[in-house]
Amino acid sequence: MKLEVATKIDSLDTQKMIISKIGELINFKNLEPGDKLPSERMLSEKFEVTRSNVRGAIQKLEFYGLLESIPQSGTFVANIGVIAMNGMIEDILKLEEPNFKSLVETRILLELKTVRLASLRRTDDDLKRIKEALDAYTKKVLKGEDAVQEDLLFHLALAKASGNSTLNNFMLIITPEIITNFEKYHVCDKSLARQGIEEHNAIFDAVKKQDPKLAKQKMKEHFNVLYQYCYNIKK
Amino acid sequence: MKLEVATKIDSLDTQKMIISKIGELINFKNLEPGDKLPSERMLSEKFEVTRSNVRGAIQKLEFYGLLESIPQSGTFVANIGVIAMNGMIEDILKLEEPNFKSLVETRILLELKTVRLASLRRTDDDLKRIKEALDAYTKKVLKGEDAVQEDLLFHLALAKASGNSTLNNFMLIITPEIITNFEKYHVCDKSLARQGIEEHNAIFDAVKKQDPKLAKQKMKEHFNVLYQYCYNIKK
DNA sequence: ACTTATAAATTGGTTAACCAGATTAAAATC
DNA sequence: GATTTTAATCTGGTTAACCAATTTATAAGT
Repeated sequence: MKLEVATKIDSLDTQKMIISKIGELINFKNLEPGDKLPSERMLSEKFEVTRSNVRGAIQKLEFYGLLESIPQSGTFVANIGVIAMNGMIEDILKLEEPNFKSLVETRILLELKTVRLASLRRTDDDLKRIKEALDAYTKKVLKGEDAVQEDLLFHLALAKASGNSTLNNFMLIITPEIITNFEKYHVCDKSLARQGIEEHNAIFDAVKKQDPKLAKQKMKEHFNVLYQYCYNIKK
Repeated sequence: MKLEVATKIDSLDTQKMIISKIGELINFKNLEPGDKLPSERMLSEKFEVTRSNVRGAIQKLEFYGLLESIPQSGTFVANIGVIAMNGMIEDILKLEEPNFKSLVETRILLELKTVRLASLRRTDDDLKRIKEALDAYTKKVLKGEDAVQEDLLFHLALAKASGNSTLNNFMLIITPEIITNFEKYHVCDKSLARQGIEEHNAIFDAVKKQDPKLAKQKMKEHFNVLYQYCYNIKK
């Protein structure tokens, strides 16, 4: 178990090293937007690493929109200048792992916005899906069972109804970590879940009525407990 | 050029198909959190695709926190139940590409929060970095040159100072797309840039004074033009 | 000299064989 | 019969050879 982690970290370190060197290369060779990077084979030789490692690093930079690989042609510098490239690579290398506090903090921010947008933009289809998620949650809680998953699915249904794909994507990214941390720290106990039903219903009604202000208000109240909790944990 | 795109889409479609089938498998076999998925080799045979494709699909589900691969051991279902798993896989498959409007909308939301947090949590080191970014921006604008990159780096410096790694990560994800779209739609012309100097200065002063309310207010004013623009574009 | 046709080299992507560690099954030992 | 040893198998990860499309270089044709 120890070794796996060690090798994974090793692999991450070499990836960071490669990303850093690619950054230097773009500087040194003064590669402008649209210019072609040296081939993966050359880079692997130059950096004395395997081509797989180079590909991994390029993929990461592709994810952050800094490079674009085109099959049988090459890897190209994205249409952002050298300065932004440098700054962003530096930031990416320094990026810390998300901790629970940052996750909850961000979730609350995202949800207050998504619920507002959802109440403005929801279609009848959206409303139907939200209702289904709400019913599933209510049913589970009334049976006295754990309903963390149904809880989050209700919130994801709202995110989808917001009509903002970026916000929706971000909600999807943080949700699993939220769930596991909730279960780890036992954030949601049964008594809170009963209260949750009423709060979810209030949110649903506001979205149904298409009242953004009320929806945001109800979401805020819903997060009240969580908010307190979030600002009391150490890390 | 046409073919590349076509093959990329094909590859994405098969990946979606695999993700969908993995979801069905988890349902059908009733795999609980922590259970082991069939091996990559078996899955590739069962789904009649290459192991690479299976690995790609698993990597995506790993990114969204639904699976975890452990070397020489297997791929395991994350510690979120079957219900959340189903809902999230469905959402991931339906996720649309981010459009400019959703990007700007999300950016404004994130920045109003990060600047508030930055003014509360910034260290002296953070302040120094923000100042450097501000100076670089000012210098470029006064020379009459394009300063979109320096502009965004100033904002990224604020995101870093927010002390919230999740928010910081999200800002990094959307920044390149923002830059390219800005240049595509010519959002920032020279006259706005001059005004931008004052606005950036006001934001910096508020962060320096550690005044979260003022910082948020100044950021809001800074986004005023962009805000109008964002809500006028079609898509 | 210029365009077209052809061939060689280069590219990112794919794949089948291989690797080291982990797991399981079988065998040996007491 | 229970415990330890050993061997065989299975795992995700890695790699070197291969692929098809592209790009560049060369040759041919006019």
